[in-house]
Amino acid sequence: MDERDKAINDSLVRIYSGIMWIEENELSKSKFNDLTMKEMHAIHAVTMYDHKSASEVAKELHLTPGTLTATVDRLVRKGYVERLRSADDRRVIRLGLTKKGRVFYRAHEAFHNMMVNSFIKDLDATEIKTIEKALWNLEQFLHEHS
Amino acid sequence: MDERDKAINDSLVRIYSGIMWIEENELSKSKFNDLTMKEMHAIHAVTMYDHKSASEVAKELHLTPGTLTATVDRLVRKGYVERLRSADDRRVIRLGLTKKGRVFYRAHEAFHNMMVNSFIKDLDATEIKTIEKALWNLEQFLHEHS
DNA sequence: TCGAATAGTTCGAACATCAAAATAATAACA
DNA sequence: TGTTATTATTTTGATGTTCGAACTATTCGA
Repeated sequence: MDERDKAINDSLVRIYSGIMWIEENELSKSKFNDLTMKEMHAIHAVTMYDHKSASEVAKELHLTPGTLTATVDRLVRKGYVERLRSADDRRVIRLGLTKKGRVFYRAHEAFHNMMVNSFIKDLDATEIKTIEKALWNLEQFLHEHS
Repeated sequence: MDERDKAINDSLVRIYSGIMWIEENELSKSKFNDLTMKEMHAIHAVTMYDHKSASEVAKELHLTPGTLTATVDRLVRKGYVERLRSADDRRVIRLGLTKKGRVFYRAHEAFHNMMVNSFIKDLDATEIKTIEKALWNLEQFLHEHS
C-alpha cells in the first residue's frame, strides 16, 4: 500500500468513526436524547410505513430474534415503535413507527441529507459519476465478501 | 433531495452497515474470534508502538475513562494488550500491544488494504483526485459539526 | 389430525457504557 | 516544605446490547 492509498484508508477510517460520533452527538443534543445509536438504526430499519415483520427487521440489522425483542421492548416503552399483530398469520408481529417515531425518522433523514450535500458539494456531473463508480466498487467488494 | 442524492445516501448507508457487518464476519471466521468489534477498534487505537496513555486512547475512542479501563481489562485478559506504568509520571498508564496484539493489528490492516484497493480500482489519476476531494469534503463536514 | 416447521419471547451470561465516588500521584503555592 | 488543588486511573452501580438455547404459540404438510 503506497502513501496515497494509506491516506485514503486513513480518511475512510476517520470518516467512519466521525460519522458514528457526530450522529451520537447530534442525537444527545436533540429532543430525542433518550435514543442510543443502536435504537436509531433499529428505527431506521423499521421504516416509515412498511410494517415489516420482526424477523425481517432482525435480519436487516443482523440481530438474533432475542436481541430484537429486547430492542423493540425498549422502543415501545420509549414510545417510538408499536407492535402490530398480523391478522392473517397470528405468529407474526409487524412493526410500525408511532407518530413520535416518524417525527424522529424525518429528523434523522434531514441530517443525512445535509451530510450527502456536503459530500458532493462543488462536484460537477462527471465527478459525481466518479463517486458513484467508487461507491459501486465498494458495494461490490462488500457483496463479494459476504 | 433529488433521486440522485437519495441513491448516493442509500449507498453510503449500505456501505456503512456493510463494513460493520463484514468486519464482524471476517473476525468471527478468523483465529481472533474472541474479539468483538469494539475491542478491535480499541486495539487499532492503541496502535503498534506509540505507547499512548489510557486517557489519550479513551479520548480517541470517545469513551469515558471507566469504560476504557473495563475494555483494557478484557484485552489484557485475552492477551492482546499490556499496561505499562510510566516511569516519569507514575499516575499514567501507557498501553501497548503484545505480540499477539501486533499479529492481529497487521491482519486487520491487510483487510483494510484490500478494501481500499477495491474502492479505487479502475480509477485513473484524475478520478482519484475527485475521490480525495469528496472525502475531504466529508471530513470537513464532520469537523464543522463537532 | 398429528408432527414438523416457523415466529417470537424468555432467560442467563458476558460485554459496553456512563456518571459519580474513590484512590494515587504530581503540581502549585504560600 | 507542607497543604491544597489538579490530574490519571480504577471502582462501583445501573442500564443497555448481544448471543445461544430453551420455551410458547401458531401454522403447514402429509
